[in-house]
Amino acid sequence: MYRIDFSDFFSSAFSVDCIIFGYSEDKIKALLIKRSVKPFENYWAVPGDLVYPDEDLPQAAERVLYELTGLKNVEMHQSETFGNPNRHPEGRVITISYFALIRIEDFEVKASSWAEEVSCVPIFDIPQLAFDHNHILNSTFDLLCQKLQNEPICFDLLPERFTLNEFQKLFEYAFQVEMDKANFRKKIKNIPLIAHEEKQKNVKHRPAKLFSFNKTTFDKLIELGDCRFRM
Amino acid sequence: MYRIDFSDFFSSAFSVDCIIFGYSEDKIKALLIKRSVKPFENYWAVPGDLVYPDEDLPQAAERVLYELTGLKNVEMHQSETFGNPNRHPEGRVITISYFALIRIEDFEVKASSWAEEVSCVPIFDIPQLAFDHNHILNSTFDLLCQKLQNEPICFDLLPERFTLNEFQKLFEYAFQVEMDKANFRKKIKNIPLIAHEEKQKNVKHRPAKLFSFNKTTFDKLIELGDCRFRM
DNA sequence: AAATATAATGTAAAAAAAACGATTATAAAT
DNA sequence: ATTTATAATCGTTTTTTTTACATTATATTT
Repeated sequence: MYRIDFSDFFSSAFSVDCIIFGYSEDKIKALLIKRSVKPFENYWAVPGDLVYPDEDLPQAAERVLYELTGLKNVEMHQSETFGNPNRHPEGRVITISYFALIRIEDFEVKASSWAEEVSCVPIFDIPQLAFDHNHILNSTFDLLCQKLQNEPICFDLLPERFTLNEFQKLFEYAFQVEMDKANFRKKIKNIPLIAHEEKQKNVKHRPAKLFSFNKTTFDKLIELGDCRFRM
Repeated sequence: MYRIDFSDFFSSAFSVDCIIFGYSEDKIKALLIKRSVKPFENYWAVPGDLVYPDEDLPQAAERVLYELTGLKNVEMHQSETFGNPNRHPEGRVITISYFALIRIEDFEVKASSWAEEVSCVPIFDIPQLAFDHNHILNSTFDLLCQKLQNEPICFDLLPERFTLNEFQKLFEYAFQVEMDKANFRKKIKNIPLIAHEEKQKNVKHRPAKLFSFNKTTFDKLIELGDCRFRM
């Protein structure tokens, strides 16, 4: 992939920033890259770059993410747009942020282009980032929490087969609360899950049953208006 | 206000579009303007225009709204960003949509600049609009409905003093459902309202009591975590 | 004074959510 | 075989929320 000079984008430009959320070790994490270029050289940042003049925005987000991290085929959702005239030290850049939810262990990320390093950092342990990326990331995490409550997107973060405990811990971490196990299970009993024979492995106690989300059935219920996702 | 040539904005440009929602006659309405310029001359559209090179986005939204409709001092909230390379027939224009909620009777709107006419149209009776404005408006109305369920923004649409019936009818219209009066009042009993001595006027039956939203108390309750707005 | 129209409140049953405690099951480690 | 750690489930009580329907109150109009 060829690099393009900043001045090619006239005096103002668009960029996209990609917030990639994952869930592992009972924590929600965001993917960060370490910048090897100015400005903010050696700062951690959210992957992002300029949009080509006739590229659609979601495509741009996917391309930029791929170029910097090797991540491919992730569905991007629009988050917020940040347009403060001073947000970028070298000119006016309006950035449209996108976010994606990935199953962290299904992907292999490798830093490339001007990303020197890639890392997934727990959302409550984010260091100081380049540009206004702390602000962008925080806003987008708020949006994620909103959506976790009203849409079944938690299953995009959980492994395809998950235990009910992993499920519960995801919400406990996102909202920083503790939940009662028995009551949690009562609460989710309307969400259609497929129970598998397969069990959790490599644990030194009784292994938990594995479940997966039955999207087909869920969509049918929604269609009929018989159900509404609320956590 | 001076007009600016399209070419001043290089080959790509930002615009803002302003969705103004109001509530009157038990209906949620959106403010539309009639275009007196090409493209889409004589089409109804949402007020919107290009952003100046070093203007902040919310400011741009306020300015554009004022120039076209005379509306001033309304708080703008960001909605979605639309960036399809073909959405504007004359070049690449990425548009950031903003919305505002107004008390319709508190404002006087008057068409100016290239807006030939201004009108508030019930959200379920919107005609075909210029550009992708039907799409923008529909998405933003969806966002409004989302927010109506999770934030106390209904009070920005209702008159400062409102009857409980007006309150109820707002939700009935937004979600196109009928609600039981007694049950509605139970549901809202945790929302801090100020009951006034003043009563509804000019009705040929028992006049209803007037209420207003007690934002101060509400904010305190939220701060303490004692309450959560949900409709 | 009666009719009307809607305001405002009440009651009771049903369903859902929350708080707790207790029991049984099953894998690995000892 | 016993211990351990957690899974999975059950049950009970209390509280809260939801739902459906009924009653009383108060202004204006006739």
